[in-house]
Amino acid sequence: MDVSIGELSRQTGVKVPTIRYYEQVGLLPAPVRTEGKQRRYGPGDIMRLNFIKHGRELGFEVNDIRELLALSAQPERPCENADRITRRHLTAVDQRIAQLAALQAELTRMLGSCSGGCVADCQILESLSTPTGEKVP
Amino acid sequence: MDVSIGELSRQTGVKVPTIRYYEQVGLLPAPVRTEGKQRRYGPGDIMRLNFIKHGRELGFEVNDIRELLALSAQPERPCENADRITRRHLTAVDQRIAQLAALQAELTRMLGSCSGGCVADCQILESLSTPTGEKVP
DNA sequence: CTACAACCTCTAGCGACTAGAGGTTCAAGC
DNA sequence: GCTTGAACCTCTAGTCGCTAGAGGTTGTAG
Repeated sequence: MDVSIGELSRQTGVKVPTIRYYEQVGLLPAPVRTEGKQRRYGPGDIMRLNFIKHGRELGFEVNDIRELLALSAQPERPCENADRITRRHLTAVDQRIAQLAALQAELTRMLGSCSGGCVADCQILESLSTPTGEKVP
Repeated sequence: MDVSIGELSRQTGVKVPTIRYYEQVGLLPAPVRTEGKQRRYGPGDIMRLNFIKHGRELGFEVNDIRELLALSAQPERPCENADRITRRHLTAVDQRIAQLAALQAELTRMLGSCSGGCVADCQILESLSTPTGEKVP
């Protein structure tokens, strides 16, 4: 029934030190221990860790995931908060994509304008010397 | 001719602590100092810092910028290395955009499928419980 | 000559892990 | 029952690119 941290790692694809880190920051509850102080996890922990993992894959911050976990523990309450968190995250993703697309365009332009000569004529290094872009946060 | 660190900050838009940080990590050379040990910068430093700033705006890592700076100091050499660094960076940007677009799609789908009921029925939290996505590095 | 903004160095913190040292425990084979 | 060694434990420190703060010194305007 109970599994070791290594087995939990295998079943979820989350690395052992990362699992311990999640416990440390309060995403995972402190599990029961053997007499020799080794961690033993049950099915609930596996589900919770899968939830966390998927949240991270979707780019949610640990704080968001903490909140989403708290929400899903209260099935009777309305889910508007989950919606709000997700919407906020999506907005951040949209903005990041727009920013990166701008970078992509400028980098492509720079590469296209470099004729492959010597450094003195290089348009790439020339471009870098003349600041015009936008901030990458 | 020589300016203080605050003036350099104003002229380039790079914050004072960031300028000191760039000196510490070797992007900027240690400048001359007044008798009272305050930094004084010349025109060359302003150009160099502009180069660094624009590189960062384009998302280059500090190590890449260090290399690009070294290259631009050797005008006689061919610029293939600058080309290579830029191409590699562009590839990373492309990949990041693709990843974020996938996240964008899934987040949008999740938001669309949430009917706004209570947590027990919430498709957002449901989606999070069933891992399928890809890793965000 | 005084006031005070701007400068100085040094240390620590952010987020989300990752790496390593140095020591202990579990489980399988004999 | 005993040995081996993989897996576990805690703790500290490092990653990246800054940013914030403490506590002290210098430059310059009035």
